[in-house]
Amino acid sequence: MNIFLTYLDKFIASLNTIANNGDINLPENLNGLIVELPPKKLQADISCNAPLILSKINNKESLNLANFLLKKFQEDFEEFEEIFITKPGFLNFKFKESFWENFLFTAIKEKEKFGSKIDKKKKYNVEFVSANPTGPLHVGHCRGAVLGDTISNILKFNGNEVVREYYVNDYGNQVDNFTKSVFFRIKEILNNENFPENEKDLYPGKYVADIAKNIIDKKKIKNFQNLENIFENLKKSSIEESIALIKKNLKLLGVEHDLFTYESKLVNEEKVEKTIEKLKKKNFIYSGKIEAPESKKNNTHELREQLLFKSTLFNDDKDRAIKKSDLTWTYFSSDLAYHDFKIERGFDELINILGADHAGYINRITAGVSALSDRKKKLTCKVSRLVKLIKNGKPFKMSKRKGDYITVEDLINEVGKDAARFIMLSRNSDVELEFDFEKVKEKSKENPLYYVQYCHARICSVFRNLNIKIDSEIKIKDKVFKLDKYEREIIKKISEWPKCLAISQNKLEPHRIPIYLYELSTLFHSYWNLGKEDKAYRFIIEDKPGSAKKMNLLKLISFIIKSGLSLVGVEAPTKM
RNA sequence: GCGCCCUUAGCUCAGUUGGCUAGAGCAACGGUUUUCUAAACCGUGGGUCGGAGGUUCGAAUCCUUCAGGGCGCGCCA
Repeated sequence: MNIFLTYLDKFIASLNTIANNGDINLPENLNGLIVELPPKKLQADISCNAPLILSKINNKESLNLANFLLKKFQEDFEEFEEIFITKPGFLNFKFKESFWENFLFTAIKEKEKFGSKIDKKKKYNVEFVSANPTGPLHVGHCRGAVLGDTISNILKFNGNEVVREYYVNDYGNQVDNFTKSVFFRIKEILNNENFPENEKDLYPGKYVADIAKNIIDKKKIKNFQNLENIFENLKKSSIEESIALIKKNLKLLGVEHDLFTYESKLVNEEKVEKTIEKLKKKNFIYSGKIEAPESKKNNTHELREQLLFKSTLFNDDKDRAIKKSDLTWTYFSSDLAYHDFKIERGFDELINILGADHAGYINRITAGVSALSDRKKKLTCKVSRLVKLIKNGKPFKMSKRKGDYITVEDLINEVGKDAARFIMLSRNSDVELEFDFEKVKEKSKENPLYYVQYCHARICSVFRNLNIKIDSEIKIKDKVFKLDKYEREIIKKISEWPKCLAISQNKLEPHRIPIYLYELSTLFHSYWNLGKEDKAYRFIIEDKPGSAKKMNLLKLISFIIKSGLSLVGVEAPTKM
């Protein structure tokens, strides 16, 4: 139950009634109307800006209008203990205790499901990671991986259908170079031939030798004399090994995709031709020339006629090449085919999680989706910005030279899955993230993950001591339901949880969840410590549970933390 | 040269569709433990929201412009 949305609807209904009686005028739409949390100092639960929005069209001072609406709302609603006006013309509402009592007991029935909204179920495709199958994942891939995974979790939590997809770029130069690299490592192992370290475009990493060894051991290929003869087979095996490695890495992060789609498959099935043909029919393909970028100093650019896609019609800054000079497809054209394949599968929403270095690609591929779907489907791209690694207080630069390359495996071994995920997700993905190994490993308040988990563990300890199962019904009846200022603050915070989840989904911003959980935990820890000063604030009084109000508040907090952490992909320990 | 993103307290950052006196944590200083988990709590100080204009009843948020930082930019994927 999102009280902000509920009361937005209720106020709109009320305003409509008032308008129908001819007492006020309403504009065409009430888009600017909001119901939100008032500033802390105000001692109110929700506030509404109706008088400010409506003052112009009614030609009235907003404070006058506020006075008028205040009286109307007092007549229309009985759940408010108090309604008052603040400065330019806000209406502030304070709920009666009975409202919160009802809220608490309704919410508790939903358990971990509290906060999910299932209004319009949609079918989502979330494509993420999609790293080239040329080696294991490194730290840079992590952020996108946990971002995509968590966005998918949130969408599912809210009742949507989600397919998590990985696009394997197993076609083109890079996998060919990778295959060559594997070949040289095989020769190195079998014949003691040196790996050509200085040859450009090869993959020198140690893992390539491991892959080479696996391929030799599996004996699918018998004779490694001539690369040309075995190239296709070797490529297939090399990619298989890479993907196995990547899947293993993803598992360490707690990420599992539903579907791996291979670029080579689309190429082999002539899906690319078909897609380009489709675009030709729609008149989005033409033969033309594109300029090189200004900055390129060496003027080796050959201005030549080639097949282009009119992405400029859809907000891109230049048209994009469809075929290379050797007449094979560009990466972009097979990606168009891939997205056409997504469109054909009938998703309502397409989401791509891209790394920072691919941000420049967004316009052309969203243009492609618009063109292919006649603007009916929208592709939303979310960029995960760089992770700035800090080790021993200093920035740690990764380079592709072997040695100073941190893989997912290294990361998980060092800080663990939970800490890695929680910290990676605790910042807006639009912003560079500082990832300090020492801080992430710390087991104290310095580390927000432990702070939140500790909150859950503390609540569990209360129920453990009482010998009550945390999800069983509490059978106490309070004589009076009365919230003090601490409890009121907590329940208000709880009422923000559905809103937090809704925004996280709408804006694809999961970082709001760790931040919310941290804030909720802060309130809880303060509340807990009150019991040190004043025994009335204990949850266990003479071996018996305190009031139903208190016990249910605890339960609800623990449910939220548990479900919030599970969305983020992190354990909620019952004991620490 | 062009595009995208960022600039909020000493540091790391919150702050949906503009809203009321801009919020946390860390660091600094001072306190709390025979008591349900101190991996915790309480208190104190700290800000022209990068600069300048503009739109608005109202701007950290929108527009223009300048400065600083990051990431990209031909048929690599």
